[in-house]
Formats: sequence, structure tokens, C-alpha cells
Amino acid sequence: MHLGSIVKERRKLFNITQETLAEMSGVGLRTVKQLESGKGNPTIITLEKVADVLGMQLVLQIKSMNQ
Amino acid sequence: MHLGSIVKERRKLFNITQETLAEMSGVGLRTVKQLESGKGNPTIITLEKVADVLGMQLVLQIKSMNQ
DNA sequence: AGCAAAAGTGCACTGTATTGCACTTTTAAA
DNA sequence: TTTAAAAGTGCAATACAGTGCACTTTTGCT
Repeated sequence: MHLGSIVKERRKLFNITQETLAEMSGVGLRTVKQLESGKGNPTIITLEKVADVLGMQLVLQIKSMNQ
Repeated sequence: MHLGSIVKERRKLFNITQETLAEMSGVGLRTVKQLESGKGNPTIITLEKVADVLGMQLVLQIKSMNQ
């Protein structure tokens, strides 16, 4: 499961639209759409802005841990 | 602690140079240097390439977990 | 089914990440 | 302490991420 899907699922949990997420995070709507649909290659800052609004954070962890 | 520092620390654990990490990951040396020194705003793919070589992965998790 | 809202996409422009090169600074080993 | 290897940095070129706009497709509600 890629990062975009995780963002999308989490956003739906909050019952907000891509447009609202874009506004709240300060990221362009087009960028949010691309991120969620798995297109493109966002920068860390873009991903962090979006994740932050959704109460999530980007972390680097040792590989192959369950969940 | 930012992502660059985590990469740097992890790399030192493996006793390899930035140059070796760059070669192994397929990322430019200049980019590795910027990443580790906290300059710039890498893309997910760049960070994933480097993390992969170091046996790490980028994950999105619910915020405010310990560690 | 009908329809409005939400999501996905092609295009084009702007800004910036990636990169190599050449150089300086720092580190660590003899 | 010397000094070679490793790390940090300014500059410039290229590739591509971020974005708005206009449009199509999908979703989900009545």
C-alpha cells in the first residue's frame, strides 16, 4: 500500500474533501490529487504538510517491521 | 532530529562513506550530502532509495508516538 | 435513474530538486 | 602534527515537482 492510499484513507476517516485538505495543509489541490492517486513523486515537505493536517508524521524506521 | 541526521547516523553504523551510499543507492553524491546536512527538500523517491540501502523504510504513522 | 459534488487528468508555466564540477573545510589515522 | 580521505558548499545546467485552469469521469445521495 503506497503513501497516497494511506493519505486518502486517513482523509476519508476525517470526512473531508481533497479540496479541504489542500486548503488546510497549504498544498495545491492538484498536488493533493496527484499524491492520493499515486501519481508523481512529492517532496518531503509537501507530504509532511498533508500528513500533519491528518495527524500523521513521516518517519524513517528499520525495515520489515510488522505494520 | 531530522531525517538527514537519521540517515547519517545509520550510514555510520554501516561504516560506509557518503560516496559509497550514493553509488549503492543510485542517488547523486551531491544529493546525499545535502540530505545528510539537512539542506534541501528531497523527494520521496530519493529518500526511499537511500533508506533502502540502509535497511530502512519511510512510513506514515499516527502522530505523537514515542520514539 | 438523475444530478450535484468530488475526484481524476491533459496542458502549460514556474520554481526548485538533482546533479556534476571545482573548491574549502573537517575528520581521523599514522 | 601532518595529511589524505571524507564531508560540506557555491555555481550553473537540466529534469521534474507544484500549481492553476479547464475539462472528463466517478461517486453517492435522493
